[in-house]
Amino acid sequence: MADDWDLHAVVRGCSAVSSSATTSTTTVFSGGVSSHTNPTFTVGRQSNAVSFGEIRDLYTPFTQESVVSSFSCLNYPEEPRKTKNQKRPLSLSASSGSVTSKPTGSTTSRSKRRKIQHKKVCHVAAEALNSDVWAWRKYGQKPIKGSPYPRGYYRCSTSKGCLARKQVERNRSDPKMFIVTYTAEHNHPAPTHRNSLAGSTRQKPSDQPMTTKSPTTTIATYSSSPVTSADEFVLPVEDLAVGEGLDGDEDLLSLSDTVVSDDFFDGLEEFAAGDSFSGNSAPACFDLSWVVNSAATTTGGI
DNA sequence: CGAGTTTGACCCGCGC
DNA sequence: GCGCGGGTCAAACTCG
Repeated sequence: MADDWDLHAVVRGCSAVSSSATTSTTTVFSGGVSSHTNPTFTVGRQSNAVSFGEIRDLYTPFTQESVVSSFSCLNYPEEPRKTKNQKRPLSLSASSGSVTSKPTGSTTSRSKRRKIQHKKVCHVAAEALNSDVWAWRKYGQKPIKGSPYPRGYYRCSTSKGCLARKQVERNRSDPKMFIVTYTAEHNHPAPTHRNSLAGSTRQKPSDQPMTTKSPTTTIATYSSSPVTSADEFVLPVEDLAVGEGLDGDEDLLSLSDTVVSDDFFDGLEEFAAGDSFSGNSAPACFDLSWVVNSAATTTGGI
């Protein structure tokens, strides 16, 4: 690999992200702006709860056009993926449609995948990438033509049948920013605790032979993420500056920057509707607890 | 031993 | 029809 910075850690981050995380999101749904906007749930309110505002900030972007700054996510139309051939059974060529099911369990097939995918593209700051309640498992990485940075491919490992996928690519024009593309949605609730699959990501020694880390800049690692090969997520110190001092509340901030399921949003909306932010009656439905818990789990390991 | 990462190969959509 | 480029798979490897 030409590049060294590794994406996976980026994806699965764990902590952090300060509210200052710069993220830009623009949501477009099938050529239109998604209507999934919840005015109530916008920035503005200074949450009472500790770092709640930050939490909100983190999630808000996904609720679409939130105000929060510049988090831009684009949704592309999608259709159910067709199943075509699944794995290249090395044996039978892709000729006939004799396909069997993919081992991965996903009904998705590679065919047409490119065309019909529902994607959500988000530009997030490196710091923002650190938060994610979902567990992502990297299944590939490829150098992208025209980009000095490789693109990492991740799929949700929380649930085996989950089709959620994520692609992380560093913004070529702004290395500090990452382009995260989400595909499909989680078909399961966000983990209250990171399951074994999620939290067992090992950490590789920084001198891992395979990955060559950025040679030039001083790099620091998001060691706060035991969950993933955090050390792979090397960032220039400057980037980390933001995360400095996060140790204290990183647990609380460990939120997901990934696509949040509708259920989740529903919960949020209810939550917001109840003016919960300003109040203190956090409805049980909105499992903020899992957010926190997962965060703790994430950062604290299993 | 289980789970995640790495990495090369394979497959397919798309543009020419 | 061909080639390119992107997305996915799975074997091999690493780590706890």
